[in-house]
Amino acid sequence: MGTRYRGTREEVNALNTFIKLMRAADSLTSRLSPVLSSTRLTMSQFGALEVLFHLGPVCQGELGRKLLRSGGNITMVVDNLERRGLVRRERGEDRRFITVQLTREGRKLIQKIFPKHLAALIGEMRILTESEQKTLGRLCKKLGKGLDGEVQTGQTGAAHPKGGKK
Amino acid sequence: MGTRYRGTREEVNALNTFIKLMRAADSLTSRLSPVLSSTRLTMSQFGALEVLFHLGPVCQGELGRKLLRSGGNITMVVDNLERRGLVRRERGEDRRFITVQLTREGRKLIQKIFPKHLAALIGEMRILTESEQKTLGRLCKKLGKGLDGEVQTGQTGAAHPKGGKK
DNA sequence: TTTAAATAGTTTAACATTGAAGTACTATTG
DNA sequence: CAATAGTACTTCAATGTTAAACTATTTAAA
Repeated sequence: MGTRYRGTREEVNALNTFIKLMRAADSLTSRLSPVLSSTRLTMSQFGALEVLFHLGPVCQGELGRKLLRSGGNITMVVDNLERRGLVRRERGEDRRFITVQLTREGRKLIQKIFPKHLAALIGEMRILTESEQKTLGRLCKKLGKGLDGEVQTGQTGAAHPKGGKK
Repeated sequence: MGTRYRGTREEVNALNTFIKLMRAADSLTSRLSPVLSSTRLTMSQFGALEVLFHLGPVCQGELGRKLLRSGGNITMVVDNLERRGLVRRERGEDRRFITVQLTREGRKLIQKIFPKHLAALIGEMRILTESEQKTLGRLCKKLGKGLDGEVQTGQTGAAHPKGGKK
């Protein structure tokens, strides 16, 4: 395992650690997705429902900040959720804002799915002891710094960068 | 930090660890992408060039296995790289296979970019000591198991799941 | 050998993503 | 109050992604 790259010890360490981190995130997400697929929810949609479920109604901008996604992306994800009748858009007093909230159906769905998702997650995490989990979390947090320092609720789904064009 | 979710200690631990892992992968990728963007390379394209650079010519299927991506996806990424003249497709003796290889231009580009990418990566990783990096790598590897057990070369770019439809 | 099964790539439909440009509304300020 | 700046969301173009259906080619079987 590890990189085949020949370089200084520091280079090899960085490369190996990075690859393993990415693979872990990747493979974990893959193994977690079947639970969601069964309800035709994508990770992004699940993440949005999760935020709305745990935080209550929020405007799209806030949703984007919680999920670390661009405004354009949120528009699309909310579009798709709205089309399925899982969330509702509502203009705020300040008519620039649009509050997104769960519909009864949306709430019912996330209430049904979240426990399953959590159970699957725990199943995966059990590979590590509690102490190892804490260590992993601490190291990841250090590495993930440089962020706005949010990270507080749910959002166990969604959270992947990409790299549009240019 | 952590989740606001109220549950058993095991649930909260799993949730927190998972979120931090995802955020770390996410934010690290974001901070690494500027180096690539400067050459108009996406993470996926960079990952493909990296594999070709370190392993030499391989068929598309192999590329997909190295990058953990679907065949359809590889077709598109290689299309885009070919369109820019960075790689070349060549039918094998068994005419079902298509060997992909770097063009002179592609090789020149990856040779120029890889060191910069590596330098940026090291810069990020320096937040952790060598020992911490090894620990992180070990824990991630445990969590990322269940895979085909490949993981050997380059591919410091690309490696994100998604969630197509259904 | 004709047929069936397996393998490698491509295509397509749907959704995700970003960044940039555009629209609507609010707040500032001269 | 009118011009300007700022904020929130939408639209657009380009790329990424997957799963499923399809094409071409090779291999195995009858």
